[in-house]
Amino acid sequence: MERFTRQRTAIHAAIACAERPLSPQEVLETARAAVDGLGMATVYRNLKALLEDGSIQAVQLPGESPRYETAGQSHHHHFQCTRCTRVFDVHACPGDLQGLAPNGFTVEGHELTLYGRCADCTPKASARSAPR
Amino acid sequence: MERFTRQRTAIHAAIACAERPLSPQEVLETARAAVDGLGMATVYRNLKALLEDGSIQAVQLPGESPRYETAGQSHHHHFQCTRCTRVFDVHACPGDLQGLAPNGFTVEGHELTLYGRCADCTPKASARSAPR
DNA sequence: ATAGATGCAAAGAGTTTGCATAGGT
DNA sequence: ACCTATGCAAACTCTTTGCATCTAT
Repeated sequence: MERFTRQRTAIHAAIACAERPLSPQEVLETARAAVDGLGMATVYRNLKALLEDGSIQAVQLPGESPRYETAGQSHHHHFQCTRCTRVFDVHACPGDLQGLAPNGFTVEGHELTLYGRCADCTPKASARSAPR
Repeated sequence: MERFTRQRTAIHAAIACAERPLSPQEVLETARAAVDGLGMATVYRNLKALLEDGSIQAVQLPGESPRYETAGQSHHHHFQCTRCTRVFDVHACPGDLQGLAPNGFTVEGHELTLYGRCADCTPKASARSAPR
């Protein structure tokens, strides 16, 4: 990660500009708009480099392949809408969960995913076409 | 899912007897103790059948391939050891998390994964050979 | 000019599927 | 005997790696 290439710039920009975590495939599609002929291998190599670099971070949801978002955000969780499947950031946190672990176990961290209806997909919300 | 075969019995027993969720590979290894020559394809086919049957359920941890445990257990969460990577059940639960979601969002469920050291891998624990 | 970065294609890892055969019922 | 389930191997999907070429510095 020593040179600035059009590919690297486009890949980083794709993630930085998205308002939600993107899959490698989505990154490829978005970045290809800026760099024609961009290859998937380059996307993966840069995702890895940007991760190590600390510029982006992986969002791992249960049963989902990883998505990527810009790093530097404070500790947060995610909410996945059961209707539109979009993922949103949740900045609240239940806090220390050591008390939940079995005796003898040491809790160092946690991942929390909330499921339900986002504001757009909540039934009583004002009618609005379903986003994907 | 209409016949009782040695393979199906062994696969179901492996999951039922384990006190933690097992990966397909672990299921294969365990069930092979009972059925020599058991193939991975059979494990996958039976996992799928048992899932549809409702006998077992998938445990999806962030960034991990699925593991399986017997179904019908009450709501619970999981703990993954950062050293031995094994997964354990956590029967405690932080409870209602509606308060964490953004305004206008409706929480219907949640997934929680704790990370840390299991009893075997906690440093201060009485010396014990490291399990894998 | 030099060495890191890219693109393509091949290689891996994990899971699924096709097909002939074994084995429950 | 019939027909589902199995085992093997090939197919698939997603991700990583080898290698010749390109390009930022």
